[in-house]
Amino acid sequence: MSDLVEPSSDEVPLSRREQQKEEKNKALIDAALAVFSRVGFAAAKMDDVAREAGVSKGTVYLYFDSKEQLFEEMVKANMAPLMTEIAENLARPAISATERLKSHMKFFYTKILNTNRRQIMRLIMAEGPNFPHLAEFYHANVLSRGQAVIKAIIQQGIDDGEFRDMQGHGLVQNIVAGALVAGIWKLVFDPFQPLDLDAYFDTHVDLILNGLKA
Amino acid sequence: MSDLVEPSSDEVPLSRREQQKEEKNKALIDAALAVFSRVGFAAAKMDDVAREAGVSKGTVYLYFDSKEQLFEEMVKANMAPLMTEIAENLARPAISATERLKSHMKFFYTKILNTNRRQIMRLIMAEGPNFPHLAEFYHANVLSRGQAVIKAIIQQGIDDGEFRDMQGHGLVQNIVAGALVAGIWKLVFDPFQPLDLDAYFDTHVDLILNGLKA
DNA sequence: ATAAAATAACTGACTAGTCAGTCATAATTA
DNA sequence: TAATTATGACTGACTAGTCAGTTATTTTAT
Repeated sequence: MSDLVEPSSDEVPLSRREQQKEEKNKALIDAALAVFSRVGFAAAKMDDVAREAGVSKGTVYLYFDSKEQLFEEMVKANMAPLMTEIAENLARPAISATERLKSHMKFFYTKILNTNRRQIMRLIMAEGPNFPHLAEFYHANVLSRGQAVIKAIIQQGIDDGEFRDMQGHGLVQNIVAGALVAGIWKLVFDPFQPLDLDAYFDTHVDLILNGLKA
Repeated sequence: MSDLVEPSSDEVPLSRREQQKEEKNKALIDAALAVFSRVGFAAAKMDDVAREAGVSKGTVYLYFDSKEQLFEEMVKANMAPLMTEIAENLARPAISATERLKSHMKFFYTKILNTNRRQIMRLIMAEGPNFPHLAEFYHANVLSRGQAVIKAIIQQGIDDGEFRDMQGHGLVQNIVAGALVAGIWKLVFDPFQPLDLDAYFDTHVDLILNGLKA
């Protein structure tokens, strides 16, 4: 729940040790993402995370207190960079709401669905109920920010007469839903019925923009 | 992958033993749903399933070969009754495509999202990658059937001039997406931002129908 | 510079506990 | 009584987390 804003590292030149420490931390986070994504939280072995990071198991516990903490930190570390980008999307040059919505959706597809962050998305859904902390963090820092952006865009669209005045409950979730489902589909059902993300994106945008149109 | 069609039980009067056996089987399936839903596959204990079914652990193994088999049978048992209902929705009286789509979506909300089957939906997403069998089964028996129904409805709508001619890749997934997201939201984020399913449903229908409208 | 001392990072064998699956025994039913 | 069904103590494989000892880096003293 803590350090989303780094101490804005004023370039204190890192000693070799500090450097290695940072690298190892990163390696562990990456390994954790890989292992947790592969098998889920409960089935993931700390030994595997260690091996994948090129480190012994004991070392993992020098960096993280427990398996749970490692999991949470992994999610946070992967989501943090995203959040500043979302914030930037709120303050945007004056293009039409339609274009803004398209571009924001594109952002979603390229920055989440097409990266291994979609694994995190899946993990949140899978493990969320067992990690209320994490679900809350994700909601507060990713979802509600994303919602704010989209709400602002919709309001602009309504004001400009581009969109009809929809204020339905859960409108934002409905707008984004197609993207979430694409992410899940890729991870679970793609082997049985492959999904072309680019074409899917076009359908999604088409359907939603038409649904909103005044 | 087996018995979706029950031996169409032609009312052979069951002996007491057979009756108890069926009851216990049901109890075990129910208990399994409860336990797996609560903690996921890996963290679920067979002992807990047994206790919840009012039975000892050994007994579970008289009914199911392994934890994995129990999991798969649980999913199948819960989904089977649904599939006949979906089939019925394919052969429907001649009402407008709009009404048919609405009613099919309502079906989805009432028969899945509002019941504890949504837990199964979540489990499939969570455990799917570790159970390719199951993901395939679910895709073949639930998803592709559901898709067929919706595709038929859309085609009717296009033919009748109610819907515009959209043939986009992943159109069906986009149409249903809002519902899936509602289910997940309820399970994961409801404590932080509650979702009113009825109001949400209205938004969903409104947005999609408008998006499809000719 | 160089060596010695201090500190920090790392290792992997070990502990303490967990849990899927088994099986000898007991209870029920026919 | 015989056959079937149920029990729960037991086993053995497995793993999160620990910690005494090792290795690498940095600091201090010469």
